[in-house]
Amino acid sequence: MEISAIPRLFPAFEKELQREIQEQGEIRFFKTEEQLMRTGQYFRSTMLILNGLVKIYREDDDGNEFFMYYLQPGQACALSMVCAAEHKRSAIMAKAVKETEIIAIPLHFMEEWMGKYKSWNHFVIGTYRARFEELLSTIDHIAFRGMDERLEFYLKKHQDTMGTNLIALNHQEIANELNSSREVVSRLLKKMEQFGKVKLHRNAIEIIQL
Amino acid sequence: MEISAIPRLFPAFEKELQREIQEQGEIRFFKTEEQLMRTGQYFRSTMLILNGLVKIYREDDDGNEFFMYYLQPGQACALSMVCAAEHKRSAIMAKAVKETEIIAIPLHFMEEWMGKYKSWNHFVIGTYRARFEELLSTIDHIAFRGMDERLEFYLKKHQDTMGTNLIALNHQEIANELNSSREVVSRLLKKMEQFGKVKLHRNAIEIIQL
DNA sequence: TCCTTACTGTGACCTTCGTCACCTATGGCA
DNA sequence: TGCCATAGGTGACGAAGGTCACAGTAAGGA
Repeated sequence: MEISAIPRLFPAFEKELQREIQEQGEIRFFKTEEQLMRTGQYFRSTMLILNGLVKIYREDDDGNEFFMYYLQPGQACALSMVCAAEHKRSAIMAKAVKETEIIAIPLHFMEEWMGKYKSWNHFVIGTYRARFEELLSTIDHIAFRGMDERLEFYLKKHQDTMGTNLIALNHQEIANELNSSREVVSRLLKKMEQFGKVKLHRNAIEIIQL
Repeated sequence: MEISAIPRLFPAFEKELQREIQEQGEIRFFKTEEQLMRTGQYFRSTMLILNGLVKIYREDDDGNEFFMYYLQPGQACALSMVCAAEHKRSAIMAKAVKETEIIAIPLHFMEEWMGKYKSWNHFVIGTYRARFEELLSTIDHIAFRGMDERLEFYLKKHQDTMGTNLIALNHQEIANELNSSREVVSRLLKKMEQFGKVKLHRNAIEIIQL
């Protein structure tokens, strides 16, 4: 996997940079539901996703997990860059949704490559940019929309990201990610079913028409 | 002003870069309440704040303005960088709070300097990083906190940024920025006054103890 | 000085959402 | 087949916050 994944996922990187990543990076595996990083943890490296799928959460003091966005293969965690560069604690939590493989780049390379490789520079900037827009969109939803719209958006996003109409989550799990409660999610889903938007199953929601 | 402001506000920039900024940048002035950029606008340049104070808002489709964060002299608008780089429309609105002076850098220099000046590179990355954290903190507040806490935080931020205990805003204006309503803000402020946290005046709020 | 206007205070009421209680349905397994 | 754990459904209720109506009050202009 190591041989082929880097050029395939990061085709814009110079050959030399691709080689350095393979040499200096450390491949790590995470099982489904395993945490890649925890709130409050210090970073020693930046992570590039090679395989699988990662979800990024913001946690409050009571341990509520608020889902913000997905990270897919070929993307990097902007926060690991933020924190790596400032030796600061993580403000977020990352969790593997599937079996996930990442490559961890020790943080001093991050800095070094910035001057050395133009493509790395672009990649870092591009990563910030993309995550920035995700955050803005997240703010929109919680600032201006009600739970009904947010739930629908959440399901849509899940559908697009996972590439399936069958969402294998129970109501409690969805409620947690939206920082709401199981009953509210159940009620809203029921309403959506009445409108023909979804079909409800045990432990799963089938998207009909959103 | 042009002569002294750049080295003073951006001391980390190489002399050569400081000179280029002065040569290539275009100084612009904005009056209080004037918009530096509007939602939906295209960018042709990145803006560095030289003087004054700027507030950044997210707008929804109905024209509600949700306040996100301040930009002070020596800072840059991360979004102007995001959009400049992708020739995309602005997703935010920026408004001058005081008489404000900025220097606009045509976007092709942004790219050029990235390879040419290490300090420019650092500045851009640092700008993203700082704004990223502001957004995360904004998300925290609207996701996990009630209006009472958010109002208090808003006042505190205003106090720190403006450096005064007297906040010259009426309740309606505050409500708009928090995406709430005048009555709610009035009620909460009254409660804060009873707790001795503030003293209410016409068109102004005096911070006593937050 | 008086009048108009904008700002503020407050009670009544509604909607949304969170919480509690309790019930039903489903599926695995002894 | 029956038991039980887990998921889902639903009514009742309360809190937060948005909306409406209206009253009081200060400030600035005529």
